[in-house]
Order: sequence, then structure tokens, then C-alpha cells
Amino acid sequence: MGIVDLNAADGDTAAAGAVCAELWHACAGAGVALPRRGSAVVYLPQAHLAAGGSGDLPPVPAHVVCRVVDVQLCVSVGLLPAVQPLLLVIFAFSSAGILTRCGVFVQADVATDEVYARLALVAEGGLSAASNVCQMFGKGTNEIKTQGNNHEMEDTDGENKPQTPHMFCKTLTASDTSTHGGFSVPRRAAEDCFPPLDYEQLRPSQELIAKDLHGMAWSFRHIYRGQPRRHLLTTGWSSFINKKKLALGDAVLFLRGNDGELRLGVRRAVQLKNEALLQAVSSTDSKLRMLSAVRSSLDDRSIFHVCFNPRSSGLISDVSEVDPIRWPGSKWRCLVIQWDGHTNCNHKNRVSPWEIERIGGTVSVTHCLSSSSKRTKLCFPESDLDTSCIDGNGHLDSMATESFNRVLQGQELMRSRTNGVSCPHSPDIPKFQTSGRRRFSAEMRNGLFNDAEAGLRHRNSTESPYQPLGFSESVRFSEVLQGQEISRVVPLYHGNTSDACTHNDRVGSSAYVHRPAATRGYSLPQFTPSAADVCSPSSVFMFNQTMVPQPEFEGTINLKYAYGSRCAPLEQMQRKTEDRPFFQHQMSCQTERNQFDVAVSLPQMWVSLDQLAGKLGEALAGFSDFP
Amino acid sequence: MGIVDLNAADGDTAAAGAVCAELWHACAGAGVALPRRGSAVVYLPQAHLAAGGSGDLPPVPAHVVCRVVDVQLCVSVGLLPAVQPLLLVIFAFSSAGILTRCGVFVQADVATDEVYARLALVAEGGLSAASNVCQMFGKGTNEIKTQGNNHEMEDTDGENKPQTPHMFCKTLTASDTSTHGGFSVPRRAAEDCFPPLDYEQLRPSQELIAKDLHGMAWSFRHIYRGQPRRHLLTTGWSSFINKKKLALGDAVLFLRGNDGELRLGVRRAVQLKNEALLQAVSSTDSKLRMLSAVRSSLDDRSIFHVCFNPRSSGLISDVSEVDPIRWPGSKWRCLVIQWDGHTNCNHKNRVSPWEIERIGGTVSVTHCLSSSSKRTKLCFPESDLDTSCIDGNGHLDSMATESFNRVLQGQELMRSRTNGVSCPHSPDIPKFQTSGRRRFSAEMRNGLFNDAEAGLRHRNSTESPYQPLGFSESVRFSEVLQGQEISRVVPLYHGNTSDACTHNDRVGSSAYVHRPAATRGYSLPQFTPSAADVCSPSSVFMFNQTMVPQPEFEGTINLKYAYGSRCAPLEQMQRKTEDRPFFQHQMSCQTERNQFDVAVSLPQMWVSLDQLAGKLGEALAGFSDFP
DNA sequence: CTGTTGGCGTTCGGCCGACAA
DNA sequence: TTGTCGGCCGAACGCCAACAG
Repeated sequence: MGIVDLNAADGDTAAAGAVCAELWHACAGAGVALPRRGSAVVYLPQAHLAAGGSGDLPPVPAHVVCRVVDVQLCVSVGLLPAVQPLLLVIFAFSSAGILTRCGVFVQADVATDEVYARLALVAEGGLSAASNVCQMFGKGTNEIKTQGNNHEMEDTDGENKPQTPHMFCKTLTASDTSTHGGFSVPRRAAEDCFPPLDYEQLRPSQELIAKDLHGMAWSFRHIYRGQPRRHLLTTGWSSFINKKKLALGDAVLFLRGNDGELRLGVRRAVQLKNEALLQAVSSTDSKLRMLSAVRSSLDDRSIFHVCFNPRSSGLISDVSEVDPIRWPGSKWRCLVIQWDGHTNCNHKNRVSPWEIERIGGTVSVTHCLSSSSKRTKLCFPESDLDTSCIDGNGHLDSMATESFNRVLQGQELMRSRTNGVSCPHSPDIPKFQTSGRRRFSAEMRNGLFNDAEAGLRHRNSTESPYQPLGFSESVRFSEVLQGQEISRVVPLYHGNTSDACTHNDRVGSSAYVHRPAATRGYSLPQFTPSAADVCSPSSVFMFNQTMVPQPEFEGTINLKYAYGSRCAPLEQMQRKTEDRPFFQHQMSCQTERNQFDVAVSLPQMWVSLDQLAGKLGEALAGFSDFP
Repeated sequence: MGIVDLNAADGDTAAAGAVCAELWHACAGAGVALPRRGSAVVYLPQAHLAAGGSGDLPPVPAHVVCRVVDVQLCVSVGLLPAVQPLLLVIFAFSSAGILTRCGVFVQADVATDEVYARLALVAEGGLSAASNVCQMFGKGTNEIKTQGNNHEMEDTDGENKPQTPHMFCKTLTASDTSTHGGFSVPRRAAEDCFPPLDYEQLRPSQELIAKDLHGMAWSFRHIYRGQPRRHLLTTGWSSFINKKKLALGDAVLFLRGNDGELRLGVRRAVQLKNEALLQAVSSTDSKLRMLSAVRSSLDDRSIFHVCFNPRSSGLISDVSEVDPIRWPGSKWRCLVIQWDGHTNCNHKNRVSPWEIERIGGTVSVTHCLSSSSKRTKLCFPESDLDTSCIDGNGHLDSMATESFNRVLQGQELMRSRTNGVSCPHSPDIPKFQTSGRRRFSAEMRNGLFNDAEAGLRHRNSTESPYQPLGFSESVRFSEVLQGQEISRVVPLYHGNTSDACTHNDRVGSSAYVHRPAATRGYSLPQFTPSAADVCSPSSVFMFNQTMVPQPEFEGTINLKYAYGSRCAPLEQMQRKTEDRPFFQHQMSCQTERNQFDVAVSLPQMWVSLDQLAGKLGEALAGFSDFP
């Protein structure tokens, strides 16, 4: 397990270490901001207890302020890091003393080369009942911010980043992963990241050596050939693909550091989570252990660890009082986590008034997946998160769309579990109910896409995918792209699928995100063999299918509206190109979702301070400590 | 994660379930006796705290009586079962109310098809200071044995076992695991376990379907061909090898149940444990979580789980007072666990007078690994464990030999870590010191091999490896054989190696243990790719090397004596056959041990009641609870 | 500019008996 | 009796340019 000591280099120090940290962040993807050592976070026990059954619990306050005593950037090597598999909601205090971001911490994945961060925490005590929660989450948090340099969250937005080296990220195509050939390197990527070739030669070639996060060196033959000429990695590539178990939809990153060394990372499209792990995550046993650790830390300031896997994330889908008996004095409402693509989320039926009142309305599902429907995500023309998610015309904005899609996924899972019926696409899908989920995006607050130029660049990208952008922006973007565009079906678990797809080929000035324009086939993943591999050797892909209504959900939403977009530039682009395979791919992707194993990569839950403070304020106002 | 409910079938019930449990035990190997549901066990916090650093601890009594509320037989599917990675020493009470066996519980391995047992425990309270420990461990344990049917340990000795089906176990040869061919089935194994073929045909063949522990069905072409004729598995075999990631030295088990169904299991020669996992096992963090869970269970009778991996075992290597300050009232001495082949054992230098006084003496290492040296293990002609481990001539008996070897392994690890020097075999190896470890074997007490016939059968087995024996005996034997005979070298970690090898080709009337007569080469394992795979593609095999003295150890022992055997029948056998390749293989194996990843399979620590009561009695006599 | 495909030479997988331990 | 090897054949690998989107 490779570990990059984030603390040793509080920013950037040694060349090699800095590059590794940079590669780590590149692999982790967008917006993986980690709390700094010495910063304070708040652990909310109820939040994670609500995500599963509860048992007899050790006495733990409803809110535990923890000090981050260590942060390690790690890479898995096929073994689970031996940390407890508990989800953990952590709110970090910003330098202004306010709640800014929320991450869900969960056991890292078993796949090799998974990046995750391991945080060492020490509980510093529960929040006292005397302190008003608004003060606590707003200001007045001086007493818990007395030590350490409160940089709060390590920032990947680029402002305090070292000069970004040349890098690119490419989603692997069927050809890239096929045994038939090698890896097709985007021209500009090769020119920017690889040593120059002597183009005078007939077939210029060279040997490339790239090191991954483990420091392992990989050798590739880089050749410039073909008609027209193109850059290819041939010899050594298939070995890399096999060793890393890369498949269609996964992404590789090449990064040329300032020291000239080439580095190589992978970012997988999906996680292979099996039910055993999921059960473990929500097991009462695990929770007890977690709470016991927190309890111990409160008692004697012992250190406990949590792991954060950038790809294991979910939504704060619900806020409601869960166990007023157990937590009698607390007005805090539990945050219900809706895990991406997971089934073991309790309280599915629970309604969050906080959400429902925002999404609300009744709309039909008609046309939700028709080929002419236009939809997008991740185009955030509105920087004002505090405005309603439904505009004057009743259209959901992109965020609401996204959260809506997530609800659908949850429904699918339930349906498949209960009756196993796969419902083909029908124009008259009955209405269904939902407890709309919300995702708050710091990106929106940051206004990254709050200019017409963003849309313009985006539109241009369909013709020329390489447009200058800042490093962190592109990386953040790539994270979202990787996860949301590509679905992979794992055998045995069949089911109709649905996901929101996004296209946004924005790239930085020296950092590229490359994804295939059309993806026609899906290869089977070659991960650790499991029962599924053998019992069901064939995979089933279902297109043009849609969701099945679930009576458990309340509130109905029209997918037509949900998929409607307020992003004018994107809509224009879509109209221009909607008959092209690219968007056919989007649609396919949209309807494909494995019911268990395909997860959308959501790097982190970004919690808007305004949202949380504004909407949870009253719920928090009267909270008190656990007796 | 497949789970066989041991409790549902309290002995044997449904045919399928019974076979699965039987296959589980066959895969788990020898002597994996599990406590029954309802039985009481004792947890010794200090014992596992001593195996690593300590931190601030939650208040836990020095001895915690736990009730086993559930036992599950599990099979891993590539994911670590999400249990805490803590070692846990559990002493079980026998029906006579006395301490009989000791198991070390630790996180299961990540490899697929690892069998492990998951125990659900509820703490029932610490032992009161008023109760004398001898009473506690001897009699007077009525109050903690009031519930459940106290069968104490599930017994694999065969007395209450169902009629053993036909089965065999074969260690895979290089040919078996090569892509060049299939699997050579030992003739009698095929005849006993596979459906009969029509030998009148030129090349009789049939399709075999065998189910593994997951219930997954595997198909093989079974053909009888070649000159001379032999049974082979061809089509389907390489797929099985690849999917299960089997390599040279691993073993496969075929088992034909009473229902006629063929079942198939694997037993790996080594575990791939990496340092990250090892660190996690001994981390203070993990310990705190474990203790917190126990503390919680004590408080509210909540359930906590421990996993027992039959192959993750160690020795009770030391008994000494570790932390009289933290545990002021306790006279209990900590059991220091010497993990097989692991490096993270603290207190290496600690001397256990309890051991030293038994092994004691100063002997040289000369001839310890000469080709003419005769040694063995697992031949236990002496049933009286209470006799000294050193006979009148100063020879160590086989048990002492084994424990001594383990000490050597620990030394190697330390040496390799510190200076990396590989010391070739030399006839005048300096003396070295050791804190002699002991292993207590219930097998010895059971007198399984306490008859001349055993040795006779054994001797005969070198000419005809198939001799009738009871099922459980053979299974137990096979476990030891698999682990101890085969070493596999993992790249990157080089080092000279030493291990005690044993040959004992005893087989049951219908259960065979088959291992290759000569193993000339070792293929690289094909587990999850790690840094080691690439950084060091070549493996180094060192033969005829020996140990390096370590000044940290006290007490010197002559390996010549250590390898001496008191087992007359075996000695005769060895003299007869010592010039044969079979024993050459033994010697090679003996000197090969990867410093990190090659672990000897030791199914369980068997604690002799007499030993423990007699030797620990005084230490226990005055123990008291944690305040 | 690059994803996919056909062509084609090479490697590897896998079934066979020969041979020998 | 069975572990390993050479022989042999077909499948897969992998490098190449052609072609097309």
C-alpha cells in the first residue's frame, strides 16, 4: 500500500513526492478536497447510524468535533486497507469557521490502484448544548479551532497548486482495451507529455517508462505510424491493461512532472462492490465498532481512523428525525445517505420535506428517454444555489435533474430486487413518486461554469476537444465525466438501467481529458473472479428501457422536465449534434446501469454552506448533546 | 461470501449442507475445531495488546468471558470480510469446565476461496478476583456455563462425524498448473472419487461436474489415456486454475458426497499477506476498536464478531508481565503471539522463563541443514505432553523442534530487515540465542499417533501412499502437509529461508492426501498484481542456507538436536528413503521461506490443559479484575 | 484526428504419447 | 504410477495500414 504523506509536504516539497501527490489527486478526480492536518471536523454519528439498522449503542454525542491529526494519501494494492468499513459524514470547518463541505467516508475499494485517503482523527468532544448550532456552524467556533494551521480543506482548485505538469487523461476505448491492438494516444497529449520523436524517420518510435502511484515502472513502445500518422503505444500496453485489470470505460492518466519523469495513473469507471461489503458497511457490528472508537477517543483522546474513497460517495438524501428515543435530547435530524448505485440504504421510503418542498410538483415520465430528449448535467449556468431548483416553467435545473436520476436508480434497485421484472421502454410509463434528492455543488458556488464562455468552450469542444482550461477544473471535470459517461455491465446482475449522462469535453491548457466519441460495445470487466463470473457468463444490455414506478416514493416528477435543460449553450450544441453517434452513445449510456455494480463516480459530496446553514439551521437550532 | 450455517446443522443434517460443511473443514485443514454456539470462551485482552504497541485503552477486564452466540463457516470471495483485523486469543472451556484449546483469531485473508469462521460473541463479564484462576480454568465454571449445549468445541476428530465420503487432496505440481497440459489425477483418487469409466474403450472419458464451496459448478473433461494409462483432467482445468488463481504448491480437494455429488475445494499453500495488513493487525487503532467492542459488549451485551482464519495462526510464544502499571491488579501474564512468518511481533527479545527453562541448554547449529540430517515433525509417539520436551539425551522432541524452527523464522525476518545479508550454508554457523517457543498439541494428548501402527503405516506410505486411516486424521494431516511442505517465493522480497518440513503421507481409507514426490521448480504466484510483480520480476531461491544468529535471543539450542527425532518408526523410514528425491525435496523446502509472504499453515494453536494449568497456574493464581 | 477493422506473422494454449523417475 | 517433455495444431495475440466517422 503506497502512502503519500500529505503532511510532510504541506503543499509541495520534494519533486517526487509532489508529483505523486499530484498523481494521486489526478486519479482521485474532481474536487477531492481533504481536510488538512490540524483542522477540525464534525462527526455526526446519527447520520451514519441511520444508514442501516441500529443496535445497542455506546453513548456518543450527537455531534463530535474531531481534530484531524494525520492525512495520508494511499493507494490500494488489492487488499482492503484494514480500516473499519463505516460510512462517516464529516463536516469540515472553513477558515471562516463555517461548514463548507461534506465527505462521506467509507471503506476503500478492493481493486488495485484505488486511491483513498486515510485520516487519523481524535475526538475533541461533543458540541455543547449551550452553543447554538448556527453559531457553531456559522461562527463562534474559535474554541475548537485553536490548534494547528486551519487550512481546513486541502484545496485542489489550483490556486495554491504548484505549476501543473503536462498531463492527460483518456478514457479507454474498445480498441484500447482489446487484445487486438495497442493504445491510441491523442496527438496533442502525446506531443505534450511524451518526449518528442524524430518525425523525419519512417516510423519514429521510442521507449516510454512511466511510474504509477506505487512507484512501479511500466514500459511502453511509443510509435508514430499509420496512415494518417498517429501516436500509439504498442508493446507493453496489453500487459499494463491486464495487470491493472483495465477495461473499456476506465481511464488512464499520463503526467509528465517538472522533473521530466513520466507518471501513470488509472481511474476506474466503476467499482466492483459486492454485497458482502455492502452488508458489512451497514452492519450493526461495524457501527458499534465505529461508535466505540469514537467513544474511546472522546474518553481518552485516542486516535481513530477513517478512510475516504473518492469514488465511494453518496448523497445526503434525507434529513429527518430517526430515533428520538435513543437520542432524546437531540433535535438533530439524521442525514440519510443514498449510496450511489447501492441497495443497502434504509429509509428509502422516508420523505425529506426539505427536499420535497423544493422539487415537488407532479410531472409525467413521458418522453423521459425518447431519443429526441435533450438533457445534460454538469452545465451549471446558475451560480446562485439559493434559488429554487425549479424555474418559472417548472423545469428542474441540472442539479435537480441529477438528484432525480439518483432517485430513479434507487428505484430500479428495489424493483429488481423485489420482482426481478425488467420493464421495457414504454411511452406511457405510469407516474411514480420520489423523495427527491439533492446534491449541492461547490462548483456551482464557485461559479466555475457561470459564464457564457464556458458553454461556448464546451460547444467548441465537440469539434476540437482541446481547449485551454485550468488544471484543477479539467481534472474535476474529468472525474465527473469518467463516472457518468461510462457504464459497465457486470454479469449475473441484470437489470434495466438508467443514468444521467454528461458530455463536457473541457480540457486544460496542459491537461487533457479524452473520452471516446462513440462507444458501441462493452467488454466484461476482468476483476477478481466471483460467483457472478461463472454463474452468468453472458451480460445483458438493455437499451431503451426506463424506470418502474415505486409507490414508496412520494412526490412525482416528470422526467421530461427533469431532462430538460436550462443551459442554453449546451442545448444549442445538442441540437447541432444530436443525430450523431456521440449522443446516441449518451442515450445508450443513459439507459444502462447495472443494478448492483455500476456506480457513478461522484467524487465528493459538496455541501453548500448556504444550503446547510439555511435549511438545516432550524433543525440544528435546538440540538443538545447526548446525555 | 458463502456462509455455511454451522448451527443449523448441529452435526449433520441436509445432505447438501453437510457436504458443504465437510468441504469447508477439508479446506480448512487439520484440527480446526471451532467453539460451538452457546459455549463459553475467554478473551484475554492483554494477550493481544502485547502483540503490538499500546495506547490509551478503554477499561476492559484482564479476562473476559464471552458466550459464543453464533458460528458461521464462511468462504471469502476476494473481499476481506469486514471484520476488525484484530488478533484475539480465545480459550474455550471444555465440558469438564477446563481450558482445552486456544485459537488465534485474525482477519481472514483476501484471497478467494479462503475459508474462515466468523464468531459472534457476547461478553458476559470479567472473571472476578474472588474466583481462583485454577478453579476457573479447572472447575467451578458453572456460572458461566449455564446456557446452551456446551459441546465446547466442534470436533473434527471424527467420532461424531458422518460417514466420510470419498475424497482426495492433491498438491498441484508444475505440470498441473502449467498451461501446457491438464491435471494428472492420482489413479486411486480417480477411481474412488470419480464415476467409473469404461476401460474397454480406447480413450475412455467423461465430463465431471464439481461444485466448490460457493456452490459454483466447474466442468472438467476426465480422460483415461496415455502410455501408461493415467487419469487426466483436460478441458476446463486451466480455466479453473486461472479463475482460482492456483499455483504450484496449492492443493485441490475433490470430495464425492454421499449424495454422489462431486465437490471441489482449494487449499492454498501460502497466504499473500502484505505489510499493510500486518501493520493494521497490530495497530493501536485496531486494538482500541476491538477493546471498545468488548467494552461495549460488557456494558450492554452487544454482539461483536471475530473471524478465525485457519491459516492465520501463531504461537503463544511468551508469557510475561507486560504492563503492570496499566493492569495493576492483574498477575496475569500476557501471552505474546509469535505470528507465523510475520515481522510485527513485539517483545521479540522478551524471554519467557516458562519456555526457556524447558528448552534451555546450549547447542550448536552445526549440521542443522546438512543433507544427512534427519528430522521430522508431526510424528508424535509420545502422548504424554507433561514430560519434558528434552529427553534424556538432550534431544528436543518434535514439538520443541517445531517451535524452535519458528524462532528461527523470526530471526530471519529480523536479519533480512536489518542488513539484508543472505548467509549461505556453512558448517560452522555461530551459536545463536532464542527465547524458545512452544506449541502444544492436542493431537499429542489425543494420542492419535501414539501407536506403533502409525509409524508402520507411515513407513509403508513411502512405497504405497494410500493407506487406510480415519477421515479426520487424514484431513488434519493434510492441512499440515500442505502448509509445511510447500513454500512459494514471492518476488521482491528475497531472503534465505528456513522452515521445518514434514512428510507424512498418511491417508484415510477413502480420503487421500497427495503431494508431488519431487518439486523442482517454483512458479511465481499469480495473485493480485502488486508492486512486487513488476519491480522484481525475478524470484530468488536460496538453497542450503541457514539462519543467522541474533543477539537479541537468549538461550542457545543446537539445531542438530532440534532436528533429531525420537520417533523411532519415522527414523527407520527416513533411513530407508533418505537418498530418494522425496527427501531432497524436503530439504529444499526446508531452506526456502519467503521472509514476508510464505507462511506455514498452522491450523490452530492447541493448548494442552495440563500444560496451561500446570505452567500458568501460578501466574494466574492471583489475578484480579481490572479495577 | 482517431476508433475500428482486416491482414498476417508469431506466440501461446492445450491435447497427445514418449520417456523416465 | 505419474511428473515432465516434445510434437503438433488451432486459437489468440499483437503489429501493421486501410478506412471511415
